Amino acid sequence: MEGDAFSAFAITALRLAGHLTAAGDQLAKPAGQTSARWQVLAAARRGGMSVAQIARALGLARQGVQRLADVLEGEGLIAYADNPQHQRAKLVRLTEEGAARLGVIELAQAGWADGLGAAFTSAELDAARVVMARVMEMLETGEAAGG
Amino acid sequence: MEGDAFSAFAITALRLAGHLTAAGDQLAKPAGQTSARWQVLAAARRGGMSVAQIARALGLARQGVQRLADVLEGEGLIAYADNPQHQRAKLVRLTEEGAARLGVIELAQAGWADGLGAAFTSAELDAARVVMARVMEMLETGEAAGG
DNA sequence: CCTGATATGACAATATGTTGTCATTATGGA
DNA sequence: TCCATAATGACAACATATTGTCATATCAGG
Repeated sequence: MEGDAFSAFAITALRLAGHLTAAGDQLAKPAGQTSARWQVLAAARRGGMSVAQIARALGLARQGVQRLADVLEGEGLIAYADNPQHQRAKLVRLTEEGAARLGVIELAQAGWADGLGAAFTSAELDAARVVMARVMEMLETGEAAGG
Repeated sequence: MEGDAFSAFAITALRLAGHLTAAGDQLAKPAGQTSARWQVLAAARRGGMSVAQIARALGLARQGVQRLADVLEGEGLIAYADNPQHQRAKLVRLTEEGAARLGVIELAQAGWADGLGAAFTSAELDAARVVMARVMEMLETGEAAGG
């Protein structure tokens, strides 16, 4: 039955995420960062987004990203710029120091992803990713929410 | 390149896990529980395992599971039983109240998984799960750890 | 029995993330 | 303009999970 297959899929996905977060922390460690900070730094590099917009892009709670962004701002890795469109919602941009740290992380990440990805075909990875994305979309739209 | 496919795969997996945890919290909410407590309750039902063994089975840090287990024990949902093989490592078992709560959760979970699983074939879900499991195995054995 | 390595639970510090609440700022309609 | 609604940041409380440290218990080898 698909329900059982789905349950097994979900359990595996949760465990995998734990491993990936740990791996990301290791990749970010040489730059004095973590997986979560890395995500915010990457969003800051894109630029033109407020904290709330970054939170939505990352699929996280606004307040959690705000706390991280405040820490990164305190460390000088990102900066808040005035937003002509909104007085309160400052735009997040990467500082030079932040860009340097992000560069270190992404260099390590590229090698890491190449090493792990070499054990798979792009088709395998893409197929798995598409299934995960479809599940996510269903969860976002609230399907089967009532159980 | 597979590295890029792998990076996209990893990012999607992390976001999916956030959604799955949130969905699990909703499923466990009527029983006054959360995703994490649910996992410990399910492990307790299997029986014959200490806290440290449960932590290894779930792929979590021993100390985190210990804290959860202590809370569940305080609420009377699990109980610590003497372990003839080890004086300190008590065995975790489910109480009647714990079993009742777990039953409520799993009833809701079964319907939820069936509803979501219906949009996929078992083959799709299994293929995605196998890729995730292979990635996990590589991460556990430390391949490409050095980046 | 003794010793060193390992396993376990206790405790603390920290990181991440959620929910809730509040005041302020935009936004859109009457 | 006025007002209701939504968006945003600030702040707090809580849940989850990791790392580190410590004392004790277990185990393997001599």
